[in-house]
Amino acid sequence: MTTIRDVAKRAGVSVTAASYALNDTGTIGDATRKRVLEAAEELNYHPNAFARHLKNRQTLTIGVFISRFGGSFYEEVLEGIHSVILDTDYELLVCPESRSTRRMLLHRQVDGAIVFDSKIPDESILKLASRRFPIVLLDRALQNDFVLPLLLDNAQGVREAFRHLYEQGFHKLAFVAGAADSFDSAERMETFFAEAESHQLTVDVYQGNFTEISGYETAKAIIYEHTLPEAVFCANDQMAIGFLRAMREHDLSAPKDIAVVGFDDIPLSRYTQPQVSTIGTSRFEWGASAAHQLIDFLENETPFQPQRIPTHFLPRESSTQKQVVQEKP
Amino acid sequence: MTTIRDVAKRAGVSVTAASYALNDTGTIGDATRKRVLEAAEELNYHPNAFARHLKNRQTLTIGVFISRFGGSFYEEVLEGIHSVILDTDYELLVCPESRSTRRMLLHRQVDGAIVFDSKIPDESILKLASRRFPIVLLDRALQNDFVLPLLLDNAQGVREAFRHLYEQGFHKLAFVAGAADSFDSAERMETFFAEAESHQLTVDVYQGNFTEISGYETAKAIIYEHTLPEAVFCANDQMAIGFLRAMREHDLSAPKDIAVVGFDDIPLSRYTQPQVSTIGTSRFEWGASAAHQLIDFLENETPFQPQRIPTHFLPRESSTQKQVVQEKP
DNA sequence: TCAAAAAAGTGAAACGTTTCACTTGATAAA
DNA sequence: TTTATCAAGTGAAACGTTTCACTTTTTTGA
Repeated sequence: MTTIRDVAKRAGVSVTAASYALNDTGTIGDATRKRVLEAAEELNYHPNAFARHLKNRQTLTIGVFISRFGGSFYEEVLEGIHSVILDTDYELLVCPESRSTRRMLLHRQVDGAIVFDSKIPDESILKLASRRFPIVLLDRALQNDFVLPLLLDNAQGVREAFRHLYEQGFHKLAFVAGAADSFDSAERMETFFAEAESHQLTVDVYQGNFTEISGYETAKAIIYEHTLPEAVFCANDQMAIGFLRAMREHDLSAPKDIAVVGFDDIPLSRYTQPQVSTIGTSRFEWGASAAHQLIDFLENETPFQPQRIPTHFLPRESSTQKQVVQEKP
Repeated sequence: MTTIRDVAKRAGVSVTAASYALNDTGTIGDATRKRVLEAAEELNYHPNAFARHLKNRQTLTIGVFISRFGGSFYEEVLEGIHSVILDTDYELLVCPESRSTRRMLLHRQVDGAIVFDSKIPDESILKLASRRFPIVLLDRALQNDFVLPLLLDNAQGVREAFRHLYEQGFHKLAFVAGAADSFDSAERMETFFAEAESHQLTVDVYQGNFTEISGYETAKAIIYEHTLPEAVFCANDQMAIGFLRAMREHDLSAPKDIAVVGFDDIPLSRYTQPQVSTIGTSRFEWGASAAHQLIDFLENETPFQPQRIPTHFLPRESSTQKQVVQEKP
């Protein structure tokens, strides 16, 4: 490994001069600078990031902590984050969950974090966050000066979906919840309940866990009960898709026998048969927003602006009677 | 930030003793060790990763360099990598393409790399790789003692697909290539050509770029020509899906008018109408293999074992005449 | 022409670890 | 009792940067 010392020697200057030349800081003559840069080139020199970070107490890196890669859900969020980072001096690191995640966070290997992993406990977040280490949360409603929750406006989309179901006369309702520790699932359920209540309706609840199979199994369970609901709201699309699969196996069809609504608008949702009514949001914008606020905080100490990411209901075949709403795949 | 110095002071021992106690190295008495660990706990001490790495010249981290997050293609590969890393002491960092990628690579912030980003030039790879910095390549056939290509066995799948088409009597063939700089596209094309040649057939080639739209437009172009091919092989599924979309718009149906085959077996491919015949592979295993070999090299200097990831043809509706092969979605 | 100011460059400390070479005191062996 | 061995612990150097405080040289302005 060639160090700045080697470069300095080759250029015949002090280490300081070499550092100044390489970083374009300090005061250094043009001739010297050139000589240093040439030497660096010739020696194929690249500064040791660790030494630099150790000295600077800054990494110019932001970390994204997700629980796993799968689910095709994070993808667009990550792309949004990436798109913002590309225009800055920052680098982007994505770290999937594991004991090492905590280590990374704790060891301050990044200047700030975007967290999308509900397995990281609230206390950790609160303990870690500081002016020097701001954190943006995409998965829970926790907040202080250095912790910014950036959440979906679940209520908006759910209300639209409820109205859509209600106005078509679906009044016997069920709700399939997602993972028990999920903030989003809880909020979606709350809203759905509140709406139902204000229309003097009740809702049967089933506990799922966001997977396709849990939707499938919930549907089976419901079908084996004596009375079917008229409409079921699943806390995400994967469960809705599983639900529909089970219905198909029992020769039930949506929306004729049960209307089905999901959440997320994953790509698949418009390719199934029937297409899944769902609630969409711009995940790309979501990620971009998060990155934006984080960078702004880091660079200019711009205070965090809590904000909700808009969502909107997308009526499709699985919950729409009569004239079929056909979207081109 | 609390440092090891603070911990040592609080425990009333030297910095060395503290370090030994914390890392379980050196010789240190039980009583002292306990005192140090307590002090660390009380002060909420976490070692500074940069200082440590600087000293150790080791990061216990492997980096994955991809061009972008989108495409739902990397996802499973990443999961495979992750699954292996979880069982080791290593951490996983994923870094999307940008000027910073090069920086990261160059600055040795990781102990080894898995590269899936054809924008990184061959020379960079060769220049960087060394016993101390092994690199696994998922996107090109470059090799030496410290550079391991782990590629799909494109030939295998393509041959199966060719046979499937040939035996059904599709003898007028076309090939839609992917991005011009893609190794995989080139290899798929080569194999397809070789097969055709050995059966005294010729193939019309069209240049696509792996996107859905390029498949769509190629189809348009072909349809406007006077004679349609009997079968078209697209270098990936997205193009095949685009191709089918264009066919539908012209009231052509697969395989009746043109049989269509893709590559990759992306989730969507079995949800389209008709379902896309394609060539599948276990991307999860692919990632796992890469991680495995890299870790093995790092820990035990186990020499790299070049190997091809098996692929297999999956006949589906878009290329199968008569009895329809129906897979459950 | 001379003092003052600016430009160009230097040496050494510091960032927070780990670890080598060493000291101290106790225990065991002769 | 003396010496050798061992366990427990210490001080300081080293990792590769950046930057502060300083020196030397050149330029400027009167």
